[in-house]
Amino acid sequence: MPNPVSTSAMTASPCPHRQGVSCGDCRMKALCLPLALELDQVERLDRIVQRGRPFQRDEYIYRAGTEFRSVYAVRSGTIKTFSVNDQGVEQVTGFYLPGEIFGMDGIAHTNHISSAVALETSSICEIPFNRLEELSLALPNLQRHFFQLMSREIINDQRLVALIGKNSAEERLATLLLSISTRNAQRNLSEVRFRLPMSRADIGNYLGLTVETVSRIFGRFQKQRLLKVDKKEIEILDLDSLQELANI
Amino acid sequence: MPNPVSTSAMTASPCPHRQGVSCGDCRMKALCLPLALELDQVERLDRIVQRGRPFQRDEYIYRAGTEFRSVYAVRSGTIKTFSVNDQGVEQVTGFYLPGEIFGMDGIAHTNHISSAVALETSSICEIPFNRLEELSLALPNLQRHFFQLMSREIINDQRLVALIGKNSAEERLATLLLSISTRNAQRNLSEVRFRLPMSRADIGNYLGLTVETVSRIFGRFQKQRLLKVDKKEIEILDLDSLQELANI
DNA sequence: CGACGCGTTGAATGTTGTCAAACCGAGTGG
DNA sequence: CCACTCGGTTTGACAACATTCAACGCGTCG
Repeated sequence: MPNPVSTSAMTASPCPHRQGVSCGDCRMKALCLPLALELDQVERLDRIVQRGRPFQRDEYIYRAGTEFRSVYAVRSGTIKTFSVNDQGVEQVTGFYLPGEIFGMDGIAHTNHISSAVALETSSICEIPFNRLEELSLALPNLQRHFFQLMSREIINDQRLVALIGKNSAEERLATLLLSISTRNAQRNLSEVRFRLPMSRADIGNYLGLTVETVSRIFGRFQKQRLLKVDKKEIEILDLDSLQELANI
Repeated sequence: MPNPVSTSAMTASPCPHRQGVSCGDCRMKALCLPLALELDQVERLDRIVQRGRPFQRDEYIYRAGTEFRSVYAVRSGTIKTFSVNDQGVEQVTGFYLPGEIFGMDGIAHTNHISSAVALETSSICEIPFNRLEELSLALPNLQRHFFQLMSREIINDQRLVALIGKNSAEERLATLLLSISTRNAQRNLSEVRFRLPMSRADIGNYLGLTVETVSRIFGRFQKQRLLKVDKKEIEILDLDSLQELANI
């Protein structure tokens, strides 16, 4: 197999990056599509969705400064979004797993203000935004769905603000690990064993911490028998304690 | 005049909190309405907007846990939005000035997860969300406008994450002051003299700082002749240096 | 093999938080 | 009219957590 697929994504089904899967057949449809959408409505949405070949690690989905055309859904893999300020400092704004939508921050402007790269081999569904807008005028459920998706994005960002503004480094990392854990569980993957496709630097950047701090806390969590860490492979040994640490 | 109006809001026009002003006549329409909307379309929007009596200081516009029905536009005054986590810790999520829309984080759920209170006497336009949805199906410009408004909210939150995660206390406070300054300028108010209607605690909460730190930095800024601070009244003495501090 | 990216570890520094006390102005009641 | 309280703010001393700077280990790739 040419593509190094994350172990936690291993299933009996064929390659998770395969193309030609319609929305109706997609394993992730429950996550990114509105439940209320009728079959024929799903088909209409399906017709505007564009599915290309998978993106390889470090490939850009879109770049800051380029024209905004579409929002995107992750079919497989993991996407990192980030922006770079005037001084060239990068800010990671999100990690997106299969079934999640990204690129909605581009809607406000004609050009992207952030970029998106694949952290591992990833399949992406591109949804041209002007066609989505048109379709939303005809399908009230779809319009509502996108309002709700964007609202959820706002809530997520607000939670991140609270996390970074009020919590210690340990609490922040514990919370991120648990977020990925539960999102994995939603995807029928293990919630205690998974691979973190992003670097320590990305994690630190996202959480408002330095690489060194992230590394030290991984060490601490291991010493406390909360985690087993082998490079990017994570095993949560004590979910309860980790949740307590994250105030959940 | 029974309502203590903020000095910076003083104009020759009648009381800024007066009711009965339609969207078409509202001084803030350029800020909250889509420019592309035709006159008759503005009227249709106007018909669903509900304008009640002004809210007094500390009055709630909506409370976490109550049913989500509407989003809101500030006509006059200032609104603070915040959520409270399981441990009872408050997180201020935003300060909203005239012409700005708040409450969009409620769209994702049937009940509000955050609350909104008036920081001073404020007039609010309530926009019932289900009627807004209906109207958006008929007015493509309006649909687009709300997608863009929500996208802007996402961008704002991402910027706040970057500010709190990467910048020092001084940089954070300088950035907030400049944000309010420029937003005042957009409203034809002074960008160097204004009143901060929120407490030091609210400012610190919003910026991920303690009250003490906020107070100390106000002191430092005064000593450096960047600001003149008299309780809540702020005068920016050195806009350039402040912008440099905020990396702008 | 050596260079490089990435991650880990150590020691020192410093910014911000914590705790405590005092201040100030507004409002209240004697 | 004064003393009092109360919330919000300021100031100080100290501690702590995270950053900074530096070095090193490890695996990969040219």
